[in-house]
Amino acid sequence: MKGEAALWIPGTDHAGIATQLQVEKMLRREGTSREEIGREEFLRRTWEWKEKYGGHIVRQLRRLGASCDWDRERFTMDEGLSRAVREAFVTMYEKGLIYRGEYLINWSPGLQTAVSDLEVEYTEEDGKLYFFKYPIAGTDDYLPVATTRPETILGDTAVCVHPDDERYRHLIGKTCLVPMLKRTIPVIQDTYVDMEFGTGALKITPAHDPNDFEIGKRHGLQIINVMNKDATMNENAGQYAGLDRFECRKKLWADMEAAGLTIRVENYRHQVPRSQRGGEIVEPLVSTQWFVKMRGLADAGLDAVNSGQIRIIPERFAKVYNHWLENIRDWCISRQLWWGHRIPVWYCRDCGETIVAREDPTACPKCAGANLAQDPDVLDTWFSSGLWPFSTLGWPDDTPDLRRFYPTDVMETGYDILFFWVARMIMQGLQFTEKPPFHTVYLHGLVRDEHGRKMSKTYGNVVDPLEVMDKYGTDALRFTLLTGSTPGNDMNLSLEKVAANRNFSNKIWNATRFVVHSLQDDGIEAGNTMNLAALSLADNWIMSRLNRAIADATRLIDDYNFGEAGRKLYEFFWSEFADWYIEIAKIRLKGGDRRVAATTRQVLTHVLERALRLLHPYIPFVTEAAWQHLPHTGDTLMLAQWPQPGMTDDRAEADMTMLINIIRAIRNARSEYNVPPGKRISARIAAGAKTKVINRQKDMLVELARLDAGALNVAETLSHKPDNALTIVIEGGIEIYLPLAGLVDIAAERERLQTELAHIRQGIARTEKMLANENFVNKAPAAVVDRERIKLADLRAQAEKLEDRLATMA
RNA sequence: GGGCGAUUAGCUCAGUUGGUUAGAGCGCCUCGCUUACACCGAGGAGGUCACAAGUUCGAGUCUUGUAUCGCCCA
Repeated sequence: MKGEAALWIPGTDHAGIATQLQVEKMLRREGTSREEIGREEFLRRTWEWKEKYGGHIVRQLRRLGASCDWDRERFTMDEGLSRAVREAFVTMYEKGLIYRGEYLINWSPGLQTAVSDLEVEYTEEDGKLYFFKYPIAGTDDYLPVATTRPETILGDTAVCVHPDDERYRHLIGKTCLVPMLKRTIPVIQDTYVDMEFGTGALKITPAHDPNDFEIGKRHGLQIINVMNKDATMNENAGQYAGLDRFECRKKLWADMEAAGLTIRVENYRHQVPRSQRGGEIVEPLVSTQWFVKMRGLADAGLDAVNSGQIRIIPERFAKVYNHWLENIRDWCISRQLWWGHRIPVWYCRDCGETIVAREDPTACPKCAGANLAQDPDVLDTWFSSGLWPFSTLGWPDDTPDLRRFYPTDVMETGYDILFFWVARMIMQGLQFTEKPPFHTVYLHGLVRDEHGRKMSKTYGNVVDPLEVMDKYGTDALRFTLLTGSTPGNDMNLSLEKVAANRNFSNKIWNATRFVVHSLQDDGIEAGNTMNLAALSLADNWIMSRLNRAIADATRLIDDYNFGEAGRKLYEFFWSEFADWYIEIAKIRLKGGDRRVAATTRQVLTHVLERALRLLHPYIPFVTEAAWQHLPHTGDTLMLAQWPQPGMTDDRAEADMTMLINIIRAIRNARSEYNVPPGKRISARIAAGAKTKVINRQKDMLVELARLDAGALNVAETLSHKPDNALTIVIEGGIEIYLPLAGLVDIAAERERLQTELAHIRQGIARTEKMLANENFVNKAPAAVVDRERIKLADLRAQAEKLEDRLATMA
């Protein structure tokens, strides 16, 4: 709508772990397994599954009316994107940024794969702290130790105490015996140990704990892995080999108890690492994996944001981003899965050579043997998603798309994947294109249920957007999502709100119907220029309000305040255009003056057409359908130009506000006195300087306040003020008298006026106090002080009128 | 342990750089089928802006602290 080429490429990643889990589940139901059917068949089945279910997100996106370039839809496992992955891997390997090695990683026993630090979630859970004895070799002495995972005792390669700890100092350098296994290990000292925690002595299991791994490195300790990949114990666990980790824990503890090695067990609340996907407890395990060296990449990523090349909205997330990148560890990118990009590395079975290649090799470059085996693992899904901004545009080829659209502009996503995706896109973008992949990151919050709970299938509070759209319409859901939250904050999605916004769509539709019908007798052409001189007060008012709405909405959208902009437009459309302007237009259309009616039609059409354009990004379907019924140029609202704000008219706005106030005051009085809605009443208005303005708008007053046209009298002052009349004084000191024959109870009326007067006097006192304060008068901006002065004068005028009235009633 | 966010009407939430008497939707009360719309219209009730100090002529908005809830990181 602004005439800019905006490219939104839709697509999905292959969600390696999640997808493989689903397919394996399906296979299990069929009574088979991936091992049984083999890798090739498994991949065939997974592609099949992907074709069937993988389009769900894309279908939701289409249904929402997202303006994507659907011809360019991409999938991370597509040929082109796969080539990008391979290029990226090989390039990084050649630069020494990717390495393979045996390190402690997070192992997910259920999924049978390594996962990255980010894919581990820590939950606080009730557990136990086991206190036991580490016997000192050759003595009856022992070192008391506490652990939450007794089964790891079998892999201990040292016991560590703090060098300053008086209790254990004499034991440093001694040897102790691993319970049940009787393996000898040293007692070492390290200041890492927290003397206050547990017994103050720490068992060291380098193969099964990240901190112990570090200590082990420092002290050159042996690494003894006691666990298999399926979390059963291995041969290093001696008589416990073959047991599941938790069975082993039980049995070992029972055996130790029998051997008199246990002290006690305490309840203990601690952090348990769980797999983000499978949910089972993740085991730190030493294993050979591929890693990306992160320090340099992270520094470049930090610089891109801190130098302002990339702006993160809301700003506070920049801090989160910084903190993560500053403390980042190398990224474990290999996964022991089948569904994903196979690591482009081959090993020569003859000479042991490692071959990292863009094209599948047929022979070993070193020994020329053809006995090659490709690394069985695949890459972390995010490794390929991280390339998205440029891989989707054709990289590594130098394509026209890449030249035209890269770097991209805005990355919009949920804050929950700031690290997983955004940070990695930035780092990989800088690495491979030497440019930040976008200049702005806009982070939205998460959609929760109406009470703020995370949607979950097990809890049963998931709202399916397709169902919501079926029930309330796409426009209603879109408008709710857009206006229901502020950037970066979660939103609670309530169906009542969606229903309310469905009503808004309906309002737009019906307002359009009214305008379209009004054009029928005497149509107007698109592009007709308006006779500005013929505009009435209401015309000028709504035009001015429209221009203000255009300016506000444009400014807010430019500043990424989409919600606020949408709410402003809602307000304008409903409360100003529909509630007031259309109602006034009805009077003018019926008035019998053809020229007035023609102008009114033009203004109605002009304002509505602009409003539809403004609302189109929020409510695309209804606005488009409505727009097609109006006189327009161009084929589709989607391509109509975004409106430019014109002049505002402060005077028309002020006068119209006054008239609205008069009408409201009269309606209020009618309602308070239970005047039947159909009954026309007489009114006398003392309007001072505003007399002319009001007199010109008599028709409006008569119709909207249901007055008796013949008994409406507007004058600068009233020589004779009616007795037995209701008195209302509004802003500007305008007095309204409603002689409600037989309805006015003098005593009650006096009381009402007195209450009103007291209220106004309160306002006077407050304002006088403010203006008496020299600090306020001297320090506050002149405009603010002036406003108070005007207000005070106005309040005084109102008070005076009320006092006079009360005096005559005495 | 560190960091972030939230706390505003019965419910769900807005409130831009501090500036009149703090807003919306839903719900509630009273009226009303006035030929755009009952998915509506008119009118109304309803808030100590979590609490406490501070800065300021002026604080829902800025500072500090506290409480409760939630999230992220370790």
